[in-house]
Amino acid sequence: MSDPHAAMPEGADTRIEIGYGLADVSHLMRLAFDQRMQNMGLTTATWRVIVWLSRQDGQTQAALAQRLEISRVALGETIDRLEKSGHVERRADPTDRRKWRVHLTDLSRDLLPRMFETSAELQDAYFQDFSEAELKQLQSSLTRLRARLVGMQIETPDEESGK
Amino acid sequence: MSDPHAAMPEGADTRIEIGYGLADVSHLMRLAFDQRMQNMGLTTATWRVIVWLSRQDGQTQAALAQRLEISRVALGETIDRLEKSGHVERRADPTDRRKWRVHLTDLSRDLLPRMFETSAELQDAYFQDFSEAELKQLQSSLTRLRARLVGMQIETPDEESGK
DNA sequence: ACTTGACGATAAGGTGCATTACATTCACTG
DNA sequence: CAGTGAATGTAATGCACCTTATCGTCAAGT
Repeated sequence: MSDPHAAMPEGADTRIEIGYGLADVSHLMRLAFDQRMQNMGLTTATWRVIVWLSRQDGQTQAALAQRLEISRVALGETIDRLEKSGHVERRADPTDRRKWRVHLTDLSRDLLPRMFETSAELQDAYFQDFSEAELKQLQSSLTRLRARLVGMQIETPDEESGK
Repeated sequence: MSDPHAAMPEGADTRIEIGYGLADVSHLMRLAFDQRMQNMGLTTATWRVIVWLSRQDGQTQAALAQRLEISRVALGETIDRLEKSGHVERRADPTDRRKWRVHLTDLSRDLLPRMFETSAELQDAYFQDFSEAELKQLQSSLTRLRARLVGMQIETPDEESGK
């Protein structure tokens, strides 16, 4: 029992190695992009907000949190920092006093072109020796995996049926 | 203008979608495992430490931090919590008074079988409709991507030549 | 109008990570 | 053996994220 060679913890068959590979690759990709965004004063959390706002400005915090798949609390803190650094501003919703509408400032708008360029450059570098067929195949595998994972998700823990 | 369908930000060509897919899939996988580890009182950070220690008990904090690719500080904090919860214990190194050797307790050892079972079950579920060829192909793509990413890494920023 | 419940956001407290700065201790060199 | 530099771990601080608990506000139903 227990192979002495393993570089990965435990009986690493192909599937488990894929799990590690996935985590590793996506971590490295995020790291590479983050290092470049750092020069613009942005972090993972903040550039993600800016990118979504660039597609639809003036979203509410709740809507943004849902799109980014983080909690409203976490998003609220991120908006705090973005507001302090002058990248976004909160404006009251005229018809619902509970809501804040989040808007990009010119400071952020000026960053967008560089952000997209950087992204494109990195993607080019990553996949430069991948054939079109291989890319399609990879994308297809990921799509299927995602579909299965979403289907497997543990339902919001019991949610108090009665109550 | 601007496609109304887009679920992903910006002119998502295949390569960019792969980037998102990778991040998404690995995030969902980690989430699924974490939800199950939660019942044993473990988090991402803590179960990762336990898994590594299960392969080699009594490592130093610096060595563990390096394997886990996190900072020594972050690992130190995680060990603090693991020690408080009784999952590991620190023992002084007899020959080097700077070092702490980190050891699993019986509490952790008893958890290991369940951890590995859970992992195997999840992997089975994820890949149940993937052919062997498809798995190999996916693994190969990931391996190539990783190699390229590692090669592209920004060298530790300038490292203060003089000083 | 008046409750009731859902919704938007914040507060408080905890985990996980990073960087910078330090104190110890070790190991090497003159 | 002193002197320097590297290695090990901790302290302090900040960012990012989570859950739980509240507060204010809106929307319905009675």
